[in-house]
Amino acid sequence: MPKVTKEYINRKRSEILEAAFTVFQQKTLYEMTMLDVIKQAGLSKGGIYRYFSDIDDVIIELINRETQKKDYRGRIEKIINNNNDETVIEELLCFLGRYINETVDTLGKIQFELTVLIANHPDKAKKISSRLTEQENGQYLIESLFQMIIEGVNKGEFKPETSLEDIFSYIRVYIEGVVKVVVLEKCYRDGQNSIDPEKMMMMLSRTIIGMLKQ
Amino acid sequence: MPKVTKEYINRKRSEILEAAFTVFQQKTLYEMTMLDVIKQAGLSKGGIYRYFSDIDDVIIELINRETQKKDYRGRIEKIINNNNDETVIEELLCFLGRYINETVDTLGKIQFELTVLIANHPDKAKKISSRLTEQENGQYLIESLFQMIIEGVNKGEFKPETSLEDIFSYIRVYIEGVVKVVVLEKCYRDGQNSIDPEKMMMMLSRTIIGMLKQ
Amino acid sequence: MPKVTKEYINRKRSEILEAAFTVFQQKTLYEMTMLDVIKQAGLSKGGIYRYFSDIDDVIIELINRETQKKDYRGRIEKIINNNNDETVIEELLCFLGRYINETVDTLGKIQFELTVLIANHPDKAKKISSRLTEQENGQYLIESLFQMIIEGVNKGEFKPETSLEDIFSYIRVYIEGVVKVVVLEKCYRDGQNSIDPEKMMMMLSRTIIGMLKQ
Amino acid sequence: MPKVTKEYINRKRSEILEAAFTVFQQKTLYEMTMLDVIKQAGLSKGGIYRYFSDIDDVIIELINRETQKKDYRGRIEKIINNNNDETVIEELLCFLGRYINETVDTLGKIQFELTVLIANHPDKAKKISSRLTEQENGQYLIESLFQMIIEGVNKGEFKPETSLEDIFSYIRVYIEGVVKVVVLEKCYRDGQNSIDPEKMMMMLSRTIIGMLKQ
DNA sequence: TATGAATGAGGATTCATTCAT
DNA sequence: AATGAATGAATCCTCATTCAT
Repeated sequence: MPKVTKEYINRKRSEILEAAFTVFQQKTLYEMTMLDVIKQAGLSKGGIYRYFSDIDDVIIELINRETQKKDYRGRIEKIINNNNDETVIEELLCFLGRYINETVDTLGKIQFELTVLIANHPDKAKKISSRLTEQENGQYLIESLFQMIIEGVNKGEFKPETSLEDIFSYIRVYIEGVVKVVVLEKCYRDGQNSIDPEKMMMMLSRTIIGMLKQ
Repeated sequence: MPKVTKEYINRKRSEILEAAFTVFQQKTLYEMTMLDVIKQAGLSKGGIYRYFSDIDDVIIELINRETQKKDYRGRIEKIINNNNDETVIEELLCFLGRYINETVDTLGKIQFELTVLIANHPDKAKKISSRLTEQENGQYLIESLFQMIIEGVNKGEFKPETSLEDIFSYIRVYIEGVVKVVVLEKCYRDGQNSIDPEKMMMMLSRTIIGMLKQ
Repeated sequence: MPKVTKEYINRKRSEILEAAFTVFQQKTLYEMTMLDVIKQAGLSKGGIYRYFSDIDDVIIELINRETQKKDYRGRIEKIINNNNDETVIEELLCFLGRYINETVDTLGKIQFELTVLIANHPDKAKKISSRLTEQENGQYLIESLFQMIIEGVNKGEFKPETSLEDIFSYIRVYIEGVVKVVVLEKCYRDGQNSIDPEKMMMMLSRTIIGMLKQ
Repeated sequence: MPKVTKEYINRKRSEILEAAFTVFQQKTLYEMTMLDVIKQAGLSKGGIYRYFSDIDDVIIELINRETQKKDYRGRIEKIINNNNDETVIEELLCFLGRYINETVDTLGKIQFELTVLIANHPDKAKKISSRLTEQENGQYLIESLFQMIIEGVNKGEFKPETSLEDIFSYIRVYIEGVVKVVVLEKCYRDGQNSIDPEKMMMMLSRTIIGMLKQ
């Protein structure tokens, strides 16, 4: 029988991830080194390798943990259920704005830097993506939103002139832009908040409804 | 080799930048090392230091060169002069779409990674920014666009209900999003072109005109 | 290797210093490089940095070690206690002669080259000086000698016509000369011993006593 | 026929040596690099090699030039001729004191650093020594002094109890000490003149006469 | 299991010297 | 004769990772 319980291992992994998170607040994902984590965690140099095979492993788990931490799925579903097709778009995007605002330091920064990391290491990309356990709430929200719109169209409530595909692209692109700008402003520059994600999302909401309602 | 013409030096620098560019196509700006460039350029280890003092120097010149290569300023001005306030927005954004499409591989990737580089190294940021000679065409176009809109408002042709500040933020955010998504798709993934920047810009154009014209 | 005893570390450091010493016998203090020591010690390139942060660190410890190795302080004090004012000068200087003779290869060479190193690098000078733990025996002896002379004068046993300051300068200068000449002969030339430091010190002794006794 | 006159070559060499001298005032002999001299002289990198084969060559010529510049030989001879055996020792050493004082910045520094240079590179030692054209005045003075003493002994004016060999060693050692201390104080430290070479030589003079006269 | 010593690859940079022009 | 570009050896240093204990 193993001397060390599953519990022990999990606790240890958790401690290491906590340390990794601290490092992440001072460095970018792709600048983080094993040594950084080791030092922060107060581990021995070789010790970490029993829990994580390399820095990517640490990063993946870090992302998974942070993603799981904030589970807004319930709230998203509540919004969807409590609104009709007309107001749900506004409510969802408004919620997304708040969500971005709240999680920019963690998920926003992660998403942004993960993009960079993946972008430059196609080999790592697969490895990483395949091991992300949870869909990020934002992604979930967007998927839901798209679903709502499709249903609205099917029900005849929306009669967009533009193709849905293009509208979806529009939404995606805009949201990517908001996240990028907010991350840059909040995480890297000196906190000069020139952009309010909630307001930005409200504006998007109006545009989209305009597109759908004609 | 003896006294050598200015031309020779320039050619050599140019060759090195060419090599650096090749490296840049396989790595990020912040992953590029002197050694990468040396190897790619087929130089001796010490040789490069006659032309560039360090990797930042290489990067700066690389950016400047790529920026200068594509000078669309004349065309931007032509668009501005040949259009009335109504059509200029559409024309400019349409042109921006084409511009993004044409320059993602270089300027897009550079802009994207430079953001990251600067974001994470405030010390380098100053050094680099201060030596960038040209304003990037996209920035120039956007500034011009904003100027046109302000003039349109002053002339009473546009009567936006939303504040100009918010509209500008909307535009900026959207464009950032387009660039980001296109860069990711074209530069890092396997060329699956799901998004057409020109079409995306056309959509933005319609939205903006809607906001301004009420 | 795992957790290792303090002893192991000390032994390792000691081995490295031993290697550094071997290098020192073939090079000057200021010509010694990390690589020299690494090669001589049979270490891997990165390995040495666990024990010494840079070459200065090595040099400092080397000096401290060599200085501590030869602790004649007890013998110096015995000489002082077992002699009257008259004979102590002769005994001390005679001992200094022997001391110089015995330690030229190490302390003499070190002292000589340290002088050069410090003289030319005021920045390093502070760093190094501040970490030298022991006063070199020779310095200690000289200080003691001066003290004896001062006491002899106070007790009225010595009545020098020349000022003490000048006599001390005379002694200092002469000893510097002896060290220099002996170091040059023993360490750098092919061992042609034309000068015997003991005899030279005996001569100094007679001169000094002459100056003091009038 | 050569396009370039002997004169031209000499002038050029002279200019280079002038530059080397400037460098020497800021660095030690053994720290001087070809590049230092090249930069100071405003030469092209390869150009210097037509005039000097390497840095040692430069150094040797620099020393020769500086040695020749100060030719006190005449004055030394005048002292010898104008004094009897008794006063000549005092006069010569007194003059040596002044000489050291005057030339410490150049010849003193050179002598000191040459010692170090030679000391550590026995291979260079021969090469250098064999090419020094002039005996340095100090050496000449000392040789003359020894000659005077020998003659004085032969004439029966001096009756030393100590062997001449030892007395000569004593003198040599003392003078080496004075030069060393003065160079260190004047050239490397902040000019705190605690030692006056003339006074130190006067003291030596008295000692020596004491040894010879009994 | 844990430790941390050891390894060695990788990157930056400087400088003496050669040699084509 | 002069130039200065090119070379490559030498040095310093950091880090991920392995593995003996």
